[in-house]
Amino acid sequence: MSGQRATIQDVAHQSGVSVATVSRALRGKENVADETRARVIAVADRLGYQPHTAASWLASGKTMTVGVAAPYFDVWYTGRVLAGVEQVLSDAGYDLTVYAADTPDKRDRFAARSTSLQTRVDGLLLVDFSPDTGQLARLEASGIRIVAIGERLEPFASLAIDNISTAAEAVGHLVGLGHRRIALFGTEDIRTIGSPALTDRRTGYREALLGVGLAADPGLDIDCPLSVAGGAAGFDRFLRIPDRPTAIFCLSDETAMGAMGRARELGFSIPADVSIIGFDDHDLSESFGLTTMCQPVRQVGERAAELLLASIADPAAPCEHHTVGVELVVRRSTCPPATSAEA
Amino acid sequence: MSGQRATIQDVAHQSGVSVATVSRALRGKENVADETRARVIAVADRLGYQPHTAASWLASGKTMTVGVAAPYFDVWYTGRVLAGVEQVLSDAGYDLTVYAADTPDKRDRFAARSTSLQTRVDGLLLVDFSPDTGQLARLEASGIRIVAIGERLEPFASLAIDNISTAAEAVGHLVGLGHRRIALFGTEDIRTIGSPALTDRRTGYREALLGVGLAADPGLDIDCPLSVAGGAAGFDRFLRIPDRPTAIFCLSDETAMGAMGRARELGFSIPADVSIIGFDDHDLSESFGLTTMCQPVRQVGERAAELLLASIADPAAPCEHHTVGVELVVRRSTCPPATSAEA
DNA sequence: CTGAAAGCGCTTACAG
DNA sequence: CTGAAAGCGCTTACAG
Repeated sequence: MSGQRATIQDVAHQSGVSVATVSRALRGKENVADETRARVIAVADRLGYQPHTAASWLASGKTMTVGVAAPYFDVWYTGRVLAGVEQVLSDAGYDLTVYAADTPDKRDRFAARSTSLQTRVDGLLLVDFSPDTGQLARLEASGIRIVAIGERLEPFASLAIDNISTAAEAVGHLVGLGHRRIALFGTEDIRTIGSPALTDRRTGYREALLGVGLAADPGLDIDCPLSVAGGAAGFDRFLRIPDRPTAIFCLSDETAMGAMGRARELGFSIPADVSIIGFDDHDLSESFGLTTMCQPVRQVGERAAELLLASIADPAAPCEHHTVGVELVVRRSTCPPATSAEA
Repeated sequence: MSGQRATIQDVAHQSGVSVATVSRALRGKENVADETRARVIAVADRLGYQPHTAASWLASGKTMTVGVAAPYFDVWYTGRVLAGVEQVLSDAGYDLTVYAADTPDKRDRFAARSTSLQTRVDGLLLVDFSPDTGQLARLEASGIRIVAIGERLEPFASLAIDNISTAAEAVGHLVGLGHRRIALFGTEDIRTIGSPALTDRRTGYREALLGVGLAADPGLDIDCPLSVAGGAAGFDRFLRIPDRPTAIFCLSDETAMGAMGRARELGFSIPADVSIIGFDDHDLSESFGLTTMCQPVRQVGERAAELLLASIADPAAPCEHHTVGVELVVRRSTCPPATSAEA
C-alpha cells in the first residue's frame, strides 16, 4: 500500500532465497521444494508483489499479448469478432491490444511498425486488412505470427466465409422468388478501397444473375457507404432508378436496415413494394424481419484466436485457409414481386 | 529482412557513435549535431531498426499504452466508446489494450492485477466498472492514473450522464403525452449486478411518476436483460400484465428495438397500441423510428481519453466529475394513449 | 555535442 | 533443489 512497488529482490530477501528461486517458485516451475515455494508465495502475497511487465517481457521474450488490427470498432461486425477473440485469449491468459486500421494511412503506419510490434505482441490478428504488396512484405519480414480474418492471405493462416457463393445464394433466393431487376446497395468501399470481401460479394451477385441469363446492369448499383445512414441515403437514390427494381441486395445488414427504415418512413411497405435481403444476420435483423445470410461472426473470432494460439505454441503449425459456413435465414422482408405471374 | 532484428548496438556501430547518441538522435532529443542525427537516422532506416518495446518500457518507465476495461465489446455502447477513445489515443501516439470486465469474477481478477498493470499501462479507463470496496482499494493502491466512464468514482476523474434526470425526462415525455401506466423494461442487471447507472435510471422513472402523483407499481417492472433478445422476451411478458400499460420505457435502445420488433411480429402497431421510448440513440434507432434520449457516446469516449491524457501529462491535474448532456429525440414510437381524452 | 556506465527488473542456462 | 551471473536492449543522469 505504501509508495514503492515490491520487486523480486524484496521477495528474495524476505524469503531468504535468491531471486532465481523466487522466479521459479512464483511461476510454478519445477525443481522447487514445496516448503520453499509456499514460503515464497506467502511473502509475495504479503508484499503484494507482481512482476514488472517490461522486465518479464525483456527477459523472457514473451509478451502474453496479442494484437488485433481491425477497421472501426463501432461497427457491429468488428465488435462481435472482438468479443469472440477476447474470450478465447483471456481464457488462455493473453492480453489484447487493438489497432484501428480503418484508413489506408493507418494501415500503412501499422505495417511500418511491424518490427517493433514483433517485440510488443506474440501474434497478430488481421481483420479485413487487405494489405497491399508493400504492407504485406513488411508484415512478412517482421516474423510475427499472423492469422487473417475475412480473407485468404498467404503465407498466413486465414479464416473467411466464401463471399462469392454466399452472395450468389442471397441473390439466388430473390431470383427464385421471381425477381429479375435487383439493385445492389453498398458498393462504395469497392470503389474507394477495393475491399476484396465486398468485391467478391458483387461478383456473386453478378454470377447469380448470369446463372439465369441476366447481365448485371451497372445502373442498379447504389454506390453508398456500408452503414445504416448509407442504406437510408441509398434508398432515396434507388427511388430515382427508371423502371424501378423489385428487390434489393444489400452488402450488409446495417445497410439493409437503413434502407428499410427509410422506406417505411416514406410510406413504402416491405416486402410488398420491394423485397430486401441483407448480409450478416445482425442482432437486430430478427427484429426488423430482415431476410439475410447468417455468418457466425463471433465464432469466427474465436476460431481465429485459437488458430493464432496454436501457431504461437507451435511455430510449425500449418498455415491453411479455413472456410466458414453461412446460411440463408428467411424472414419477412422478401416475397415474390408484385408483378410476378406466380405469387 | 534477414533473420535477426537490428539492435541499437548495430545502429551505433554502423554509425560510428555510441548507443546513447543513437537513442537521443532517434527520439528527437536535443543536443545532437544535425549531421550526426541525419547519419544515425539513415543507418537506422537501412537496418530497419525499431526499438525493442520491452527494453524501452523498462528503461523509461513509460509504456505509451492505455488500458480500457469495459463490459462486453459487442454491445453498441462499448463499441462507440472504444471508437472515440481509440481515435484520441492513437492521435497522441498511444496504444490501447482492452480488458473485458463483464462478470464480477473478471472484474475481480482485473483489480487483483493492478500492481502489475501499473507497469503495463500508463493509465486506465474504466467503463461502467462499478468496483466494490475491495476492488476500489486495489485500484487506488496501484497508483495508476484512472478515469471512470459512466459513473462518478472518487477519488478518480470521471465522466457520465445524469441518469436520474435523463430517465425522468424520458418518462416525463410519456407522462406529458397523457400516459399514466408506464412499464419499465430491462431491470435484470439492477437485480443481478446492481448496476448503478441502471438503478439511477429506474430512480428517475419513479421520480417522474411521483412528480405527477403516481406511485411506481412494481408489477410494471419487466425484469429482462438489456438486449434485443431481452426486449423481445420482455414484450411477451408485458402482454400478460393485467390492465395493460399504454407505454413502455426501455432502459436501452436495444431493448426497445427488441420489444418493437416482437410487437410488430405479433401484429401490434407502435405507437397506436403502445408507445415505446428508449435510452441511448443507437445507430438504428432512427430507422426504427424510436423516440429516445440521445447521449453522445463517442464524444464521451473522446473526452475521457483526453482527461486521461491530461492526467498522465500532469499528475497534479484535478480529479473532477464531469456531467455530459443528453437530449430527447422524438420520433414515431410515441404518441398520446388511445384512451386519453386529449389527442 | 558525445560517450562510458549504471540501472531498469526480470529469466535462464550453468554449476553445484 | 538452489544460487551466482550473464544477459535481455534500451534510457538517463553524469562527465567531459
